[in-house]
This record gives sequence, C-alpha cells and structure tokens, in this order.
Amino acid sequence: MSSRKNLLGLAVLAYLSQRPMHPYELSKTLREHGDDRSIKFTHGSVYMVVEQLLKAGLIAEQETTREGQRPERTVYGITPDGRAELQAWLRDLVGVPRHEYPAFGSALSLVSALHPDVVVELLRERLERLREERVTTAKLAEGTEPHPLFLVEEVYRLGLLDAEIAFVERFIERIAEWRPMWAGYHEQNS
Amino acid sequence: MSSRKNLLGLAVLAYLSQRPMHPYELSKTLREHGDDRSIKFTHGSVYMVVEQLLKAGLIAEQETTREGQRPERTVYGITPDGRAELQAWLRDLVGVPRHEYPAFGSALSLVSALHPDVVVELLRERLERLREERVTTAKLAEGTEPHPLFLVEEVYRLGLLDAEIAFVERFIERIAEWRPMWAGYHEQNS
DNA sequence: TCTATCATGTAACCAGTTACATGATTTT
DNA sequence: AAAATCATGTAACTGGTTACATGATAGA
Repeated sequence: MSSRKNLLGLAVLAYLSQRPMHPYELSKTLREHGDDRSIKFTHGSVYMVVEQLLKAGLIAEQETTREGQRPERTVYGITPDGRAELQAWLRDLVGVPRHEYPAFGSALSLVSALHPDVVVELLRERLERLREERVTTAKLAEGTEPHPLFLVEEVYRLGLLDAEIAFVERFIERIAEWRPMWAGYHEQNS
Repeated sequence: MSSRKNLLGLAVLAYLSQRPMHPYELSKTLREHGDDRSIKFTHGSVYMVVEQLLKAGLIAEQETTREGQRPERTVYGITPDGRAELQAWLRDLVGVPRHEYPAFGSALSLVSALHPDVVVELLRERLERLREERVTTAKLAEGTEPHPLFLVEEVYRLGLLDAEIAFVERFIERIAEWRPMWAGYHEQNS
C-alpha cells in the first residue's frame, strides 16, 4: 500500500504492462531507453520496488526459470489491479501539479549566508554549466527517432533550463544593486 | 558523515549559525520563516538531522535546561567545522547544477500509456492549477518585507512555473497533430 | 473543569542505498 | 588462460516517516 511514493514503481508498471519481464531485464531496459534521465533508480532499487508492487498485488510472479547455470530468474507480469493503478497514478501526476523542492531553490532560500561577491562568482560558474547542459538537452529534445512523443520530457527539461538560465542572469544583476547592504551585513558578524 | 544528502541539514546549520536553538524551536522557526516552501521536512525529521549533524561534529550540545515540568530541552550550537561545512555546501549547491527529477518529467516520459484524449483533458486541469499557483507565488515574490533577497527563491519558482505553463500549452497543441498515431496505438492493444 | 492545542520528544517501522556474492561469457 | 565484464540476486546498513506519548497551557 501507499505505493504512490516511488516513481520507479510507475515505470515498472508501465513496462510490465507491455510484456512480463524479470527484474534484471527491467533494469537494463529502463536504462537503455534513457529512463534514468527522468527517474532516479539503481540496480538495487528495481528489486525493491518489484517487491513492493508484488506485496501490493499490482504485479504477480509469472514463472521462475533457470537457464544453464545462471541464477534463477523470476518473471513478473502486471495484474488487472496493476493496470488500473498505472492509469490512476499517471492521471494524477499529469493532472495535478505537486509542490517540488529543487535543490537550487533550497540553496536560494539560504543564500544570504554567503558573501555576495562569492555568490556572483558561483552563479557565473553555474551559468556556464547550465549552458553546456542546455546544448546536450537540446540535441536530445530535437530527435525524431521513435517519435517526438517519447522525447517530450526533454522538451520540458529544456524549458526549465532556459527559465533557470534567465533567472540566474537576472539575479546576478540584482545582486549588484543589493551588494552594499548584503556585504555590510557580512562584515558585521565575522 | 555523507551529511550532504538532506537539505534540511543545510537549513539547520544556517539557522544555528545565527544562534543556538533546541530542535523544537528550529522546527517552529523554520516553519514561521516559510522555509517549508523550499525544503521538505516534518517535525520528526528535524530531530533526525540534528542527530546526524551531531554525530558528524557539525553541531554540539550546548546546554540542557528544564523549565517547569516541560520535557527537557537540549540546545545545540554550531561548531567551527559546522560553519565551514555550511559555506562549502552552499557554494556547491549554488555553483554546480545537479540533475533533478521533477515528478511531471517522470510522468511525461511514460505518458504514452494514457490515451491522448484524456491527456489533453488532464493537461487542461493542470493548467488551471498552475495558473492558481502562479498567482499566489507572484504575490509572495513581489513582497519587500525584510528584503527582496529573502524572497528570491519565489522569483525562481515563478520562472519555473511560467516555463511549465508555456510548455503545457504547447504540448496540448502538439497532441492535436499526433493524435491519430497515438490513438491508433491505443486501440490496437486493448 | 473539560477539551483542545502547544511543547517536546521517542520508538517502531518502512524505504532506499551500498556492498557483496557468484557463475557465465567475452576480450586480450 | 587470465582479466574483465555481464547477468542475476541478496543482505546489511542507513535514512526518513509515522505514530505515539505526556505534561502544560489556554479557551469554552
């Protein structure tokens, strides 16, 4: 229960809705399809969520085979409940925005603890890296291989990147205006 | 160690760098300052990270007092190591963008599992809520109470919101173009 | 004075990460 | 044939969330 926590569970449901697989295969397939760009997971966490989905009755053990002397593989398939949950979960994610906590946002809320001059320097570094990231993301987003539909997430990411770049540029400018007050505050307690 | 995981730790260091506090006070102060908009935490998790920071030597027990019959309160203060870590951690966060995993991005990477018509409907719902959220965020971002520097995180959030709104609008348009292929794929397996 | 809420903390549970294990295949 | 990597999984640890506990004050 409470399965709606780890997005990896959603991905597993989605893949198993196409055909049954064993966990290792899931892991490999997810990675091959580049899903590790949108969903955080490791080899180990795949086994974990498979366990969870199993307990929740959303997937079921289909068969256990052994091939040569390789370890046993357990193949899992999605259940009707699993299909329903896949749809419901996705609908919820698409329809209802949730409050997010990007790390940069957290840092911004505490940034006054740094001296304004170092902040400016750091923001310039950040800009460089953001621009690099933008280039590689743009290349991905402009693909057309299977179908652009499967790259729409990169388009989204690109939009976020551009917004962040614009914000950082603007922020640097405003720091110039605020510098006296901000720097004064720092000299006062150190 | 490996303290650089939970952003709440950073916030605690930042607050303790101003004055010593006990965990409950930290929790209350964080919430009063609206830091729960940028950092995810609960009452319980504050005690947890305080424990971690203590083990890592970044904060230290300062005194233990008892007032009336209230439970004992342990007051913690930041150590020199803690101050160093606060600066280093913040510098890293500001200077180096990390790969993020927004939930909507994950959903987008799997959205083909939904029928295009329901996706459009859901995206319209999402747009409405995004616009509401935009209004309240804009109000916050335009404040000037202590100093705009302390609201810069809301400005950032506003930029992200606008980017997402633009993306969703555009996505709806493109679904119209893609609908035939996408819908066909769905009829084929169901 | 009863009830609600505040103040403060702990304990138990669940989720996630990391490290390890081991036979099979491929490369050098 | 030695070394590296693939295929497959488990176990141990660490982190995070939730639920509970209990006296104090404030409101009805």
